Amino acid sequence: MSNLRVRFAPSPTGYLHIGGARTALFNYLLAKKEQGTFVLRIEDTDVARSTRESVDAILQAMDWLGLSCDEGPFYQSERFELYQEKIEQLLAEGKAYRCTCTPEELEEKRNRALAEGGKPKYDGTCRDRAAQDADLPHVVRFRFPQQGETSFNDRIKGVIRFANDELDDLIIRRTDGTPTYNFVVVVDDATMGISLVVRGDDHVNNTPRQIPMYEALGFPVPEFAHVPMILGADKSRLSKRHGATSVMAYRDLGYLPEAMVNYLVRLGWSYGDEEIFSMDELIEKFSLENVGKSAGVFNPDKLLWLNAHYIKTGDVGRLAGLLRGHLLELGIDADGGPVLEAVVRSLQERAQTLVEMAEGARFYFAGKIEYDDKARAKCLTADKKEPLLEVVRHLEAMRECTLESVENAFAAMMAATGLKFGQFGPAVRVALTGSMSSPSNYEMIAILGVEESCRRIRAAIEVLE
RNA sequence: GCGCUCAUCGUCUAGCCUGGCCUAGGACACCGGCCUUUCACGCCGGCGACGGGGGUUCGAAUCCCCCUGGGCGUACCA
Repeated sequence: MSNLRVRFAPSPTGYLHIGGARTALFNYLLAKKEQGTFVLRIEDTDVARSTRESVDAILQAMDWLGLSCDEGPFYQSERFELYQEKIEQLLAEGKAYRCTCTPEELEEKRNRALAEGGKPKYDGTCRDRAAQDADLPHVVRFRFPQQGETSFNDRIKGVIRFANDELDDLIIRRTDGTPTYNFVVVVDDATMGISLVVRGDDHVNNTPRQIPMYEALGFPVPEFAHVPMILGADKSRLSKRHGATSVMAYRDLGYLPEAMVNYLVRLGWSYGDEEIFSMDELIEKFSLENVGKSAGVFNPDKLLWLNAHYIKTGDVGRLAGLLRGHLLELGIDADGGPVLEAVVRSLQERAQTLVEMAEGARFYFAGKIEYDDKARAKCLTADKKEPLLEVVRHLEAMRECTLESVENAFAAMMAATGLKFGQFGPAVRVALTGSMSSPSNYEMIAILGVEESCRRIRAAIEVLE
């Protein structure tokens, strides 16, 4: 075990999205690589917006991606006592103060400052007033240093400095008594012993507000690594209108978790020219040094390509299990049909997602083939009757039905009759599947079996035009 | 507005720190060809970028400055 302690701290106000998943992944990889500890913390201080469903969705998504935590999940909503204690401590030490300005007054001051070209920060009305009556409605503000500067050496972005007079005394406890994000994140990261905070770029600006609080509380300041944002195709922040942003939506779309992990890690990180990484390789090769500084655009095409790669190379048994679920979604019960593993093998190289595979597998389980109009008109013509009957004859003469025996049967038929593939092949394909594109005839027949294959061919003969 | 930050093919990126090996490499997408019993897979090839302007230097994608553009923040959200 090393001393490295990292954490992923999502707020449960929705599903785990692409950006959050990547942050979680980076943290996970770092922890595994250094044999450190990966802590999961649920940031639910905003009681109104946090939901149990979101927590479950996030946990489920992390589980799907294989990002197991070593500690947690911890819930901030269960730690209010600790936060209260720390706030009282700051109050007692004069490092925080009660403020009775109303939201309306603040809003008004902000607007005025902005209109006059000034900074919309808190003007410090209550800062220097004598201690405010604790019985009056009030918030608690952290007394932020107004001189000097706050800086930190970001592990990804390098040194970042802020002039302290840019920041104001932020609210750490609301009127309703609940603590706010910027404060609890400090208390939690400190008390949970987090040594490296890896989080989204959007928190860079929060960092200089948090550092003085670590110091005021007497905590050591952790290291920070801010990972760049993920943008949509138009370079604006990734959102629903750019397509699915929920990680779990991709599972339902037929994506494999390893494809998602592989895609996510390469968005912002690279390792020479390598594109394909297993989780184990990532644990070995991932490092913050190779994380880029600039925001990246989410590219669904590349994710799709990776998914196709993992489907092509995936374990057939596992894929069959997953395919079963997707077939069910299409109303197809795989039981009683052809061996699913064989079905997967025949479709592995032609499906980019499991949903595509399920759709491509439809014909295997169809009782009655629905012919594509064009395919039927082109391939199921009257002159195919004799060739198709020959096919049936030769297939039924086989002793066993394997890929090899089917191939031999066709070879024998062609030798005996002089028929060329074009005279029966396309027709067989349409008879078997209803369409002009499919796995190879031989393979399909081997999978469907002689009886079913011949039944389909005979049915096609009935409808020749 | 102000603050922080980023900037290589359409996209993800290598190269940048330690200038010359860069007529800028790889991947996705796209286009063409090959393979082929269809569709795919695969293979081969093509298209395609250092945002602009100033410097520094014998030499800059690489160093410096300015401009422009993008992102983030500026909440009693996280």
